[in-house]
Amino acid sequence: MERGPLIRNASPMEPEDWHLVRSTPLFGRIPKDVTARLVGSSGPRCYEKGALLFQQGDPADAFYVILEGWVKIARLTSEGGEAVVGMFRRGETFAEAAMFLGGRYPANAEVVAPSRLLKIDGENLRKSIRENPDLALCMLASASHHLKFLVEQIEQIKLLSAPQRIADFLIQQCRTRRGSCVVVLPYEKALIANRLGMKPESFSRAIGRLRNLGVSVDHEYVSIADVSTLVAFVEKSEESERAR
Amino acid sequence: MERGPLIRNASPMEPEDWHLVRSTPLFGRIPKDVTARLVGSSGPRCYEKGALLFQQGDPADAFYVILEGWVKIARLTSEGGEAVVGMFRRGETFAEAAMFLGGRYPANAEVVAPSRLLKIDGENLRKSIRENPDLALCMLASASHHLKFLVEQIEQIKLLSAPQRIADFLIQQCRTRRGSCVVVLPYEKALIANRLGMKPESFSRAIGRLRNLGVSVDHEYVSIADVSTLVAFVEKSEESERAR
DNA sequence: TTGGCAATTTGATCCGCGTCAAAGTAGCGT
DNA sequence: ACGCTACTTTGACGCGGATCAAATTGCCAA
Repeated sequence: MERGPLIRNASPMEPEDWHLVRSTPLFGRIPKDVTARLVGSSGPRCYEKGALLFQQGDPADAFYVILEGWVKIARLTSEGGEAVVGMFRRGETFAEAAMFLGGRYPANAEVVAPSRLLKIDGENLRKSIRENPDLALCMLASASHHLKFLVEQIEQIKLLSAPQRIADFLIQQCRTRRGSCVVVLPYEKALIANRLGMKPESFSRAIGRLRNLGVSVDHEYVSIADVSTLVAFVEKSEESERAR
Repeated sequence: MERGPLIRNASPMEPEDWHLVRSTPLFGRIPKDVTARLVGSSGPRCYEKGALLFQQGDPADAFYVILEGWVKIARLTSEGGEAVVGMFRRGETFAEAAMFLGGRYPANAEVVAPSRLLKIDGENLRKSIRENPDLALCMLASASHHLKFLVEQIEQIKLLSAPQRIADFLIQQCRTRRGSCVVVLPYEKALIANRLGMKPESFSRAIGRLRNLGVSVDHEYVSIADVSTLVAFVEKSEESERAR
């Protein structure tokens, strides 16, 4: 079913893999033996950058847990336009919602960094839910999480300027909400740009305009003089004048 | 808990109400007695336009079925900006996913037309899920449905122009995909505009530019000469020149 | 080191949409 | 019919981000 090149099959689950799986909202409160049954016989698989996990229109018969790497979810239009709908990383699950539609994936999934993924079979899962309904409650919580994320993303695109969206993104990357901080951009700038709903050129210019808010960029390292300045900048659109 | 003015409380469930409830994806495949238990003792309630069902940040302890009317889901920012995130109508359910966030609603819910709503208690629901796991599968499917919708909305805002978004909206309103058609705008134009991520002025101008694609507007009635023309217009952004 | 390639930056220009303002309209109660 | 109000439309104008193009940088392999 996989289309992309596959580096290695069926490596065994390491202890830290189990730990990671149990840290996801989906499996966090599920008994370990149930989780093990869901993962099933097929272990994690390795993929290299560029691998396509599924394409929009494919039957949605599984979802994934990322043990390592990055996966991009995007929709393609007939003219070749692409809209990145989500970026998922180590410790996150994706496509679990699509699976329950009983139908087809609404978007493409592409590996954008060397990754190790766990594939969870849908039929298997449905059977397990009938045996352990609490599993369903955890999964519902997970779906809600994504829903909230999407709602926030819509809000962002609709009412924040490009520099504000970048500032918001940076804030999310660093743990703290005040003081200085250096964040490492998690993936290519063009990808971040797309995810924030803008072109790479606009991203470059916009992050440049954050300089007088104490943001300086050196390749993938972004140092922030005071995170609270950025927070204030995102909150109040009037302050956007300061960035000019 | 309701903030808005309430016209009438606890009217009885009519037979057609039951039919409507059972037509929702959530309750469609659920045994009738389970549904009845969920609906519980509290019957439908009537609300008038402007009533607030809940606000973002409120504890999410219930979701709703719309028996009649329209409900707007929107996020507010600190400066008073508003982003409409969803519009729900007769026969639809909303906030069922948010309920599982383990806490709070991520957005506001406002009645925008005289409505009759069924409120489903969250605690009650969780209990029922444990008894009937198939209910969970239905809810997961339903949540997924909303997720897909939001994903599509993000795509729309990101890569469609204002006239294209309106065209897409009109296509969704009429059943057919080709031939002529007259659609009745379901609610105020300003609301549609917000839902499509634009200002009322832009909506007015943009729908005007669809005239040479065979779209004419008379108050809330929009007649479309050939729906397939609009479909083509949304598909190919190159054709946007034709609308100028 | 050199050449080539991909990612990023910078510059110039264009156009869509937002903003502000004003002029229609329809609906509605008096 | 009148005037009030809310909604919609139209106009003028400016800004933000897209687009096209070219320069720059970093990276890797020959």
